[in-house]
Amino acid sequence: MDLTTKQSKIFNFLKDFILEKDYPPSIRDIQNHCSISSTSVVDYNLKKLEEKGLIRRDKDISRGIEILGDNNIRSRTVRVPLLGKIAAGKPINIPTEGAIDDYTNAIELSRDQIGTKSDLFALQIKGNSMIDALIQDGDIIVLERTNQFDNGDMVAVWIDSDNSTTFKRIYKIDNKIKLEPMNRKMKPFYIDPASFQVQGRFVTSIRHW
Amino acid sequence: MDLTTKQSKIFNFLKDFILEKDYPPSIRDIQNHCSISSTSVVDYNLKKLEEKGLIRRDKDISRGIEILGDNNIRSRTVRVPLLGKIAAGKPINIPTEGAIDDYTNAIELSRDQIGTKSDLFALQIKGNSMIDALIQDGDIIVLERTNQFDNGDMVAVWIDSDNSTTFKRIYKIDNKIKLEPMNRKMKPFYIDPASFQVQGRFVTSIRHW
DNA sequence: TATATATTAGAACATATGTGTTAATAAAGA
DNA sequence: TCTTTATTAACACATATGTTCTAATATATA
Repeated sequence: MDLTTKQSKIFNFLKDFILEKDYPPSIRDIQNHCSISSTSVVDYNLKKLEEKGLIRRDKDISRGIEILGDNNIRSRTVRVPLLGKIAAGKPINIPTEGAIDDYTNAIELSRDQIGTKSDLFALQIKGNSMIDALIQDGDIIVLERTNQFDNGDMVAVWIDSDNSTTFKRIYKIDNKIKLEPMNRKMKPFYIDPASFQVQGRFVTSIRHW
Repeated sequence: MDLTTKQSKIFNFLKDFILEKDYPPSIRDIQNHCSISSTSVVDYNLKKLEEKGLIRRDKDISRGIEILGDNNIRSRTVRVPLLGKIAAGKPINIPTEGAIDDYTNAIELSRDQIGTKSDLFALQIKGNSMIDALIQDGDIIVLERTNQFDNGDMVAVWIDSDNSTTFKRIYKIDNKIKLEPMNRKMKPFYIDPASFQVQGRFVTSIRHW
């Protein structure tokens, strides 16, 4: 369900126009700025964009165009609490959701980068212990608070026996759990499925300039 | 400079309407929902709201009302044109600044991530040829358009003899320029300072979820 | 009170704007 | 190739919508 050149041109213009003016363009605005020959062509392509779920139109209402979904102009960024630094081996302390107040450090991410995920938190990496995951000193990783995981996910895991949380790549193999450090110098190890708890799953990483 | 009952009623309705519909109300929308007797009364009070600096109106434009003030949401993000994909060896085609229109694909980044830098563009990486720079397939790199560089910077360089642009790590050594691929399997090479041009400098990379 | 100013009311007008119709052209399949 | 579907083009039409004008009424001010 791809967009044609014309459609993405229109869609981008919609976003830009709304961003600048704070109200949507008329069909003739679109026509002129996107160099389209006829209003009916604009109408035609707007219908396509609506079919594809990118916009919503209100019939007979001038400028009655709304951009849907994550592209929503009015929620372009999400504040993600930056819970601290983590270093190799050092345990991570992940506060429960309620314990994060509005005054903790936070980074602000574009919705472009996190999709529809919610309940995120971030950690800054100290050292190069995750170099094999292409994460280096100073990078920030963003995690989604969840206890679900798929094989190969990078997750923050609470390990009962250690009484702490670390950041590992996780695999379920038969009825054992394999935890693999993201540094080939360190060996993977196996734990019992009953003795751990996933606290968060890797979403994205951010390299600082 | 207080608001009359009617004016604050209108102003609140404006905010509610826009929040719900994502486009501003028409004068008759305001008239009906605020139980106002005439469109001219709405117009009159909108003029007052404009005088008081709460809204901005665009003459002759339907629903051309913008609420002023804490719209700094807008400055929290920056749209960066996504100029295409680049693969190992393949030359990059970087349009001149003016040639990038507002409707090309774009990603949206938080100002947090790019600081005060301006004139940015982005490229999506195809393949793992930059693995040594911790950049993998699918990652997006953001470049700042400039022809300055410091030793060790990752830059997009135009090379006269190749008649193309590639992405390399750059060093000025004595009076030669060393260009180093970000993949240890490929060898660095040296060129004459007069035969190249830096087109952009690496700012940050974005890993897709 | 008298006068000026602010606000409301109703209506008409001009135009900004969404929609529909028909035909031409381009693109995709068979 | 022929046939079907998708897209473009130009135009006309209906109406959604901002604007303006005049008069009436309310509110403030001297």
